This record gives sequence, structure tokens and C-alpha cells, in this order.
Amino acid sequence: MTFLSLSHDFYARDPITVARALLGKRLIRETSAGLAAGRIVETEAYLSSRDPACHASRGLTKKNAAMFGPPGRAYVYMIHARWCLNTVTEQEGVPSAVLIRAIEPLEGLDLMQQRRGTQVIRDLARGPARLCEAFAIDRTYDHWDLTSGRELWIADDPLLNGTPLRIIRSARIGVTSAHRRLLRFYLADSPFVSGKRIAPRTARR
DNA sequence: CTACCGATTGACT
DNA sequence: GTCAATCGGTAGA
Repeated sequence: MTFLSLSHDFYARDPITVARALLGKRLIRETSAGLAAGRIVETEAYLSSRDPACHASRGLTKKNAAMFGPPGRAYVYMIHARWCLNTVTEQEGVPSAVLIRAIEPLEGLDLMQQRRGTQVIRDLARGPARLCEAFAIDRTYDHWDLTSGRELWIADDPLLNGTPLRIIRSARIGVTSAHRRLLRFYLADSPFVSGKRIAPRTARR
């Protein structure tokens, strides 16, 4: 089964559209150790200069430079000594991005378990830094071209094939500025989503 | 150079 | 539920 990477045009849209569209897609990672892949179940949009929570809202630095580059590249940054993965969106010069927050592991579970140091499948890639550890993503993939179709890329999921997805929108997790905006998106029915469920529809009991 | 901080996580009460 | 370890980037002395 081949997994053709999503094109430049997929990413060359506003970050909210891309954040929704990425749900259900496959993140694929190929190393000499083997292949790991999973379904994206949670994302967050960061809206360039019009969003105080966006790392690039105060202009270009060495750290956030990838966000100013072309759409379809990766922006990998460190927070609390852990790596997190974003996809750059819109157009070159407009520093917007989508944070990938959680993934449902599908292939290469043994690899992920090894990298994460846990057997618990639900914990392998639930959270932005956990997924980077499970997929062996670090600073060397900052600026990486996610449309390249090698090493690290994102593709349509053939298993999903048009299945309608129930998407819930909420406030972003851990963001201390711009609380009000509902820029987090996740699959309603996935147990692999991080953080607390804010939507009443999924409230327990 | 030092001080402080964060789009987090895991251990603990 | 609470809390502190984590460390590279950034600001400021």
C-alpha cells in the first residue's frame, strides 16, 4: 500500500482549514529501524501575527523561521525540554501553522513502544511531545519538507476513504494568551485525544 | 554572562 | 486534583 504525501496546495490554505483537514490523515515516519504511522486525531491552529499565542506573532527569529517559509514544511520547536511538530500553512512570509497534538498509532507500535518506554498504546502519541518521541522527531526536522514523501510525511488514509468524521472544536490546550479563540480540533470518537474534553457532548455520565 | 519562561509531561496527594 | 523537572531560546544586565 502506498501513501502519497499531501501536496503543497493542501497546506497553502488558512490554518483553520488545514487544522480540520489534517484530522484523519496519516503521519508516516520511515527510519532505518522501520516504519511508524498513525492517524492524526487532534490539531491546533496558530494564526501568525493576528494571534498572540503564535510563536511568530512578534516577528522573525531563528527559532520560528520555519513558519515564515513555504507551506508544507515542518516547524519543530522545543517546549519544557520536549519537541513538538507543526505544519506550516498559508503562504511564504505569513507565519501560520498547525500543531499536531495527538495521533492514533497504527503501524510500528513496537518501535513507538521502544522509543517511548511504555507499552501503553493510548499513551504512545497522545500529546504533542509524546508523538514526537514516538515518531523520533527532533530539531533536525525543523524546516523539513513534508511533501517529500520520505522520512517524514503526511498522507491520506485509504482505510478512512470518505468516512465522515465527527470533529469537535475547543479552546487550545496550555495556551496562556488568546484563551478565547476556539482553535483546537479533534475527533469526537477518538480515545487517543489529549487534554480534557471540553465539549458537553462527550461529557461522561 | 545569568535569569526567566513555556503551544508539556509524568509522578504524586 | 496538584506540582515540579525539564532545557533551548530569548531578553536583559
